[in-house]
Amino acid sequence: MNIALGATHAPLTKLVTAALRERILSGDIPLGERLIEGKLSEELGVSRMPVREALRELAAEGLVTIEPRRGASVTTFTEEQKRELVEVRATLEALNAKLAAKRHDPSQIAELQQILDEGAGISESEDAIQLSQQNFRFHEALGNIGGNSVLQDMIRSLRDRTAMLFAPISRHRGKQNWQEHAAILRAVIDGDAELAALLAARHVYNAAQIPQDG
Amino acid sequence: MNIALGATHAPLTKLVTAALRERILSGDIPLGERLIEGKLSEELGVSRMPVREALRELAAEGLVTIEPRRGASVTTFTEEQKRELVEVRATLEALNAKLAAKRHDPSQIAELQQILDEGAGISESEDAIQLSQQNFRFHEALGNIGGNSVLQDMIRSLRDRTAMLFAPISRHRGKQNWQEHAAILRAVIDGDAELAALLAARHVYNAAQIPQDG
DNA sequence: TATTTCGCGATTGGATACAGAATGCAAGAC
DNA sequence: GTCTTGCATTCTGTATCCAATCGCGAAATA
Repeated sequence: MNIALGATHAPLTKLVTAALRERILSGDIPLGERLIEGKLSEELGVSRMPVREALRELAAEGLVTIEPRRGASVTTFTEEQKRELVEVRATLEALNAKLAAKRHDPSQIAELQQILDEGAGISESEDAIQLSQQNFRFHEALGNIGGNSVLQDMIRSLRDRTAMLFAPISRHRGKQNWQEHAAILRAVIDGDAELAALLAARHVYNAAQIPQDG
Repeated sequence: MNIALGATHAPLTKLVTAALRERILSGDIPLGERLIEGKLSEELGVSRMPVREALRELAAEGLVTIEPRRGASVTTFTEEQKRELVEVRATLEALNAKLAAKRHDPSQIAELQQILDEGAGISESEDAIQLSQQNFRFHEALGNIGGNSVLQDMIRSLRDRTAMLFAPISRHRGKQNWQEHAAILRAVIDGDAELAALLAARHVYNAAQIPQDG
């Protein structure tokens, strides 16, 4: 029974995974909510099997927590775990920014510049959805410049988790957010690896409104 | 039908995952080998379902690659990807070492010291299996001292992947390996965060025999 | 009234069944 | 002799089915 999508060529599991991820990240399904296979499968019009695999996939990404024989729920984090997430993400974003500054690829930088300009515009309006999408694009493009795909995958996973935690905050700092992006981009353009790294790390801490450790 | 194991209380999927991981990391299943659900399930005496989930799990860890409608195989890495793995792992091990040096917990350090002593002994004999197990213990204990569980999970995943790639190398540098461990431990004991980080990163590069980038 | 036990419904874990896609091989055309 | 085409086989993707377990509430007992 097809969802409303182009029938048989994209594995159903992938679609379900994407749908659930979307719903979790957007806050449509709240933190801690139980995710019952049967309910979800009925809701999406597929069998339990793709739902099952989607939940495992999301569990691997850390968005969902599965307890054996008890089922899945949207992951909740303790304050301690939030700090941990931010700490790791800051470190990896710093590494990526450093790499980006070193590689310094003009055409990719041009693309990033364009995303930045668009984002600066959007950050005036307070369209939360559009802003978060543009934010995603910026970080994704920066990851491309860094050019380490392993790193990018890990950062993406961390970004998802932090995004779902700090979404409420990020709404209130659209402008500062894009000013920080601009500063990072400048450092990358200048090939100033150390500065880029520093700014990227600080950017992560700021977005989480967590004081950078001492 | 049960594998030869304690019946019904540990989720089968977990057992299968562990079995496959073991086989891959030990090199029993070679890089690039196709992993056919039916074959494996028959071989292990379980249905395809736990095997399927195990493969997805391992794919999430990066040990296995799944192509839609083509199936799973043991991940192979290009030289470029190997460099990327090492680069990220070095950065995260450095972070963890830094945290460990800062936290500096005496009782945990005592445990690590003991593992180190045992390892130094074992490194004389060239029992590859025992050595790699002890190596695992050392890094795991160091991760505990660092105290960031998110970080530790990511490092573990990276460690698995690098271990499977560089196993041939590591056999020939048992002693140097443990000397480096000793140096890291000393820096942690001294609370010298910067040095610990530096040594940990260098240790990763050395284990991979990849020149630390410039 | 508080507490323990039992049983039932809800839910997950695992097996089996079936349909559709990919691959390899063989037969035929050029 | 080589390339193409079509068929048979193999394998994955999804659905359905059965068994085992968990949680909760009701009932029984102290």
